[in-house]
Amino acid sequence: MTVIQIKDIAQYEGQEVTLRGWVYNRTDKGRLQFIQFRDGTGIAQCVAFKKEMSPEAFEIAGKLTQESSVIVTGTVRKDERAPGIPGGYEVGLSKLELVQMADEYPITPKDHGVEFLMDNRHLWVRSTRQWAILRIRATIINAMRNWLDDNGYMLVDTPILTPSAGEDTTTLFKIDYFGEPAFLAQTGQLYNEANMAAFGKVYCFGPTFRAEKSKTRRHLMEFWMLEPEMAFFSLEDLMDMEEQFISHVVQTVLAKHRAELDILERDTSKLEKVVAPFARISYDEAVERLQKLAAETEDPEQKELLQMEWGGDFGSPHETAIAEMFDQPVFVYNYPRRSRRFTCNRWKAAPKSAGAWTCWRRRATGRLPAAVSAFPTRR
RNA sequence: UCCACAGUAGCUCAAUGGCAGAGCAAUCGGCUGUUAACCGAUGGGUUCCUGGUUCGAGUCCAGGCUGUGGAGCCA
Repeated sequence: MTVIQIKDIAQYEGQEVTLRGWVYNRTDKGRLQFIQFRDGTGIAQCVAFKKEMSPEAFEIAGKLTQESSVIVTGTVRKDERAPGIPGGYEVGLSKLELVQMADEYPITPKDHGVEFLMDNRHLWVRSTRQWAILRIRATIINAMRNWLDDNGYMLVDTPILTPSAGEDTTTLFKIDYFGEPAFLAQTGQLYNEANMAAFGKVYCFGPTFRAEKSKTRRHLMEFWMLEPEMAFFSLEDLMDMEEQFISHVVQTVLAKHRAELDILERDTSKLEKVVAPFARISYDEAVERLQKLAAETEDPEQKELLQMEWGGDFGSPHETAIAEMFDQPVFVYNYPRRSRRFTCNRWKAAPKSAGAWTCWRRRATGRLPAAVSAFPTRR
């Protein structure tokens, strides 16, 4: 008895194998049962035919509910009709051992609302879409760390319990530290500015917290943030580094996760264009482009949203509009100093610049998405 | 914090102010190639909460709660 993983099913054509997993869906055809079976690595169709099994095992096969756990044994055969991930192969069952019959599993292979799904998050992670998202998330984290480790950056973890704010712009989560106030970290920046002077190029990657009841797709109270800090880096060095880094992450995901991106129905042609160098425009040019766009826009509501004076900061509609002007991510650099409230080094090549930059890309409607926990905190 | 929309069966949603409904899920029956199978049957309700208008409220009004989308703040 060879226990295999579904992702490797093609290697076992003609062989008898054992699969251990859960029933994803089942189609009852009387003397024939099609069981969509998942084991965490993929989904394979198992076919139970009455004449090829013991009467007891076939009776169980006909009663399996969604997400019941089962150990099955059968012969792998190639069949174009077989759905699954990877698909194209199915298992003709000879044995079936029930581990646990699932009772009243709430999530069906149909549409559900987000509220309901979040209430059942512990089960939602079993569905294909969440499966794909979390697998890609793991690769993104791996690729980010690999690139930094391979390019001379050293990981230094920074504290999660901190005595004060790192950036004074956002609200901190206050906690009781043996009678003294302490806060959940909102950034590792201050610690790694110190570590940077010891090691040259460092980064931290961990959970950060913002006690804001904000309500946009760019805000979360708890998220994982990667923060590199580098000594003697110019603004151009920063943009060079960031575009190399992002390109590596995106291209790694494309190379490893075609099946998952397919499940997510993602247009990969957009991701394929995420290759350094990215577009770069100055703050001045961004403002000019927005003013031109606002002048040409017919829709009065959109026209109002796109209004932009030099010296102001960009709002969500501005970010989206600029990002949509380019096929690739775009840097906006040389912000006016007065538009940035947090600490930025003055950039000598542009006296009025704060040396700040942001990188925006299409689709995510704004800044690059941060990594999120598998069980995101909601307000 | 502001604006808009929503809350009805386990889920997704219907229902001119006039008998509370469908599909899926569950249970039972049928079928050897299903792809969210199909066909037949059965069970399933504090219509978010409180109050009001009305002969009569899921539906109209007031307040509240919860959620979704957008804005602001911000990363």
